Amino acid sequence: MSFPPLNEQMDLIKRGIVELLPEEEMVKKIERSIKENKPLVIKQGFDPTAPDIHLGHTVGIRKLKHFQDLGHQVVVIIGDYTAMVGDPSEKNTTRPRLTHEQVMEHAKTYQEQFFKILDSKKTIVRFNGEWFSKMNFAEIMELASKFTVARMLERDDFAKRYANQQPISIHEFFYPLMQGYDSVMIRADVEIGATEQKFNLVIGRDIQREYGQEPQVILTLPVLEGLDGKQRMSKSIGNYIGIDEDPKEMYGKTMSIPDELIYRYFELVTDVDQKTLDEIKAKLEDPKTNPRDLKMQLAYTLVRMYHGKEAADYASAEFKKVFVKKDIPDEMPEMKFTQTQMRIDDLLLATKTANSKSEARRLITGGGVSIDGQKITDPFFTVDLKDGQILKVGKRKFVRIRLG
RNA sequence: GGGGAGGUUGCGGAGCGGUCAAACGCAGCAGACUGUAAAUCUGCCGGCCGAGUGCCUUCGGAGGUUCGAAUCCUUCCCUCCCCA
Repeated sequence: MSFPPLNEQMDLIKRGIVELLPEEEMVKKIERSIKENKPLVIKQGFDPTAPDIHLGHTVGIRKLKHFQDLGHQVVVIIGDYTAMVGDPSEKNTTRPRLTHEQVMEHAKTYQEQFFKILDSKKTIVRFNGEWFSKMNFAEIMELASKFTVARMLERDDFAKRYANQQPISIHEFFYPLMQGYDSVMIRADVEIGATEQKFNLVIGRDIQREYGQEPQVILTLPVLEGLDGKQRMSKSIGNYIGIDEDPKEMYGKTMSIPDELIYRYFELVTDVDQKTLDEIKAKLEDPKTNPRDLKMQLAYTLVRMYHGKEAADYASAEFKKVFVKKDIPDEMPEMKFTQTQMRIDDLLLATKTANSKSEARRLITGGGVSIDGQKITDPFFTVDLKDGQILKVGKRKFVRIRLG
C-alpha cells in the first residue's frame, strides 16, 4: 500500500486539533513511514466507566478515523484496568472504582459503538488488563520508580486537590503511569487525547523513553462542552448525547444546547466540510438568521450520521410537530388500565410521569398536566379514563391511555 | 506516634439545643414568554395524607443526656492540615 504525501497527511491530521507536540517529530515519523511503507501506530485509550459512547468521545474517535483513512494503524486501548483506578482528571475528586465485571460489560457496548465511526477491519482493539493483570509486584515497583511525587503534583488537578485539602489516593498516581505503559506495550507512534489528557500523554513519552523506545507524538483535541454549555460532556454529569441514543432523543437533546455552541458542535462532531462550516459561521453572525434553524440543521446532521436519513427526517418532523406547533407526537408510550376512574395524582404515579405523589401534585398544581389538551390543576380531580386518551406531563412527556 | 480541623438534603455550602425538612448558590423540574427542550423571568425542588400550628424518614455509623438534638456527651468509621 502507499501513503498520501506528507503535506496532505499533515493537513488532515492538524484539522480541528489543539496541539501536536512536537510537530517536527510527527513530520519525521510520517516521512519515515512513507519511505519504509510502514503505517504508524496511532493510539487512543478509552475507559469504559459508563456503558455508552457519547459525542464527546467522538471528537477523538473521528481523529482516529482520519489517521485510519490515511492508511495508519489505529489501536484502541480499552482501559479495563485503568477504569478500575478511575482517571483523576475526569473529576476533581476521587472517583468510585468499578468492578472488573462492570467494566467488561461496558467494554462490550463500547466496541460496537466504536465501529459506527471506525472501520472494524482496520482497527486493533486491546485491553490493557492483558498486560496489567500479569504484572508482578516487582514490575509494578519498577514502573513506579520511574516517576517522582513532585512531577505528579505538577499535574493541575492533583495540585488543585492538594491545595484544596482534598484527598488524593496513592492509586490515582498510577493512572498516568499505566497509560504511559500502554504506549510502551503497543509501541505507539502517536497518542490522541483531549487537552485535559496532556499531562498523561506527555508522561507516556517519558515512560517510553525509560523503556528504550522512541517517544510518541502527542495530539490533543478540544474538550466538547455538554448540553449545559459549560461543563465537559460527560455521562456522570448527565449532560451528554449518546451516539446510540434514540433518534428523537438525540434530535431533542441537540436542540437544547445553548445557541453559542452551534458552531462548535458542527466543527467538532459532524462531517460537514470546511465550506459548509464557513457558511454556518456567516449565518450565525447574520442577525436575520434564526439560530433555531441552524440548530435544527445540526440536529438533523447528527441523527443522520448515526441513524440514517429516514430516522433524521422522522425526528425532525416530530420535533416540529411537538415543540413548534405544540401538537402531540405520532408515537408515545401506552399504558393499559382496567379501571375506568382514577385520581389524577395517582395516574401520574401509575404512568411513571412523576416519581412520587408529592411531585405529581406539585406538577398538577403548577399547571404542567393536561388530559386530551385540557389542563388540570386540581390534584384530587378524578379522571374518567377513556381508551386513546392522552396524558401530557410537562413539555415532553406523553402517555396514551388504553383500557382493557 | 503527637497536635489541630472537619464529615449536613444530587453537588457546593450555611446552621452549632426548640422558630430546622434545614439559609444561599449550582444542577434539576414546571409555568410564562419566545425563535427551540436557547436566553430571560416566576414558582417548585425528602416522603405521606382531601392539606394542617399535620404525620413519617433524613444532617458519617452506633449509643447516651434532655420535655426537645443536625446542634451537647461517649464511642466507632472516614477525610484534611501541621509536627515527628
